[in-house]
Amino acid sequence: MPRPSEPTRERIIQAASALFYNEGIRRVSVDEVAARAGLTKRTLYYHFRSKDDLVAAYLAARDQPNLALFRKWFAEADGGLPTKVEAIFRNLARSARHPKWKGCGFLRTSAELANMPGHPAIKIGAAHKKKFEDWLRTTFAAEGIADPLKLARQMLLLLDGSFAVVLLHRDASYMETAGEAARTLIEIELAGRRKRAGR
Amino acid sequence: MPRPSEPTRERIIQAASALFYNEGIRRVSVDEVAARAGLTKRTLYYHFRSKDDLVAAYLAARDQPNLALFRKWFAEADGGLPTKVEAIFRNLARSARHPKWKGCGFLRTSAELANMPGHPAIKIGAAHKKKFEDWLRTTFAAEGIADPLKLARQMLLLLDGSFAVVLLHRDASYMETAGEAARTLIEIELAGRRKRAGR
DNA sequence: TTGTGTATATTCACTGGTTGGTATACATAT
DNA sequence: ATATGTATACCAACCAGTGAATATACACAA
Repeated sequence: MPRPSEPTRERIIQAASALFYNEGIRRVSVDEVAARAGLTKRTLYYHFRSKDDLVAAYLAARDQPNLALFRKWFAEADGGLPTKVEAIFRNLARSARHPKWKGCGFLRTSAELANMPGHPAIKIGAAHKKKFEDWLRTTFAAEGIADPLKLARQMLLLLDGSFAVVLLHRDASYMETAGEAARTLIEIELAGRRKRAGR
Repeated sequence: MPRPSEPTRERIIQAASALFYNEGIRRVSVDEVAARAGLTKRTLYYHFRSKDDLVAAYLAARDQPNLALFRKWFAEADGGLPTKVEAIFRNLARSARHPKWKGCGFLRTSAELANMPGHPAIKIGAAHKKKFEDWLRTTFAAEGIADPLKLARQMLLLLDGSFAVVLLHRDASYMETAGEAARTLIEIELAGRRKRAGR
């Protein structure tokens, strides 16, 4: 049975994702991941050098799909910029109401591994959030926002804040409150743009 | 040596605080806590029924001091409401620049124990954040803000968002961005109040 | 003052189970 | 025959929690 290889690696990551996200990194043993993937620990260690590598791979696999989802929610929403950003929070609220939802895997991992600042998984999480911020900044800049970086970071703060608060209180309505705050902040900036354009 | 008792319990909590906050909950063993407190694990288990209880006690001990600090920063700041709230974020940024800073203990614990929704430590964390929200809501209400709860929650979202983002990126400047956003949102609400008062 | 009982506080030694990681051998495809 | 992939069995360390014994302080009685 030596053939699978690439699919095997993928299967391991899928098993790791489900377990790490649902139970936490340190709570889940390598044996458990291997068992869920339907193979032995030794095989897993053939495909990944260490548990740390596996954790990093788990987050790396979530990077693009996650960003794509945000872009999709943004693109599909009708209306102006504030409405399109607010749509992200609204869709997120819907996700967060699912019982299996347990916050943002990137943030939870960085919280759990906060004592290992250089951990590869934390780097991947930081890069992920930076990509999201960059996407927002570019989008805002295209709309003529005066300080697109500031606004993008404010959105990021509201987004990650809602991840944290909703996880703690198990009350997804905070996500809609965050969306409303995001809308308000964007409208302020848009008003500033209009004012400058009118001179 | 049977006398200490209360001081002993306190010493255990202090040892647990340092270890749990710096290394994480599941990373730290009960033996380590006991060793740091200068006693045997068995003695620790005389004062606390389980590790879960100890974790809860660790957070409970941080509840009041933490809130008191926020109130102090708010009270000591000169200026109007927006400035006083912004002062909280400014002071937090200063704390976050210390190398030993590792985010909000309440949020990190809730992230690490997200797979145990009923865990006593999570309840304490939720209560802590609720107290903070209540304090802000009361403060805003006394200033005549029209929707003090909404504004308080927006502040909470920015605060916890900055905890999460700063922990991930190790860049405390996000905290000042959050303070600026907080100021903006408060000023909007104050403008609304003035408008209504002018009728 | 001295002896004694008792609740409180603490220690030593232990258990049953888990953990990340590995040495070695074996199977398959080319 | 060689590189790739998988399995069995194992290790040394660690971990939450416990059983049994013991030490101390203090209340009370003689």
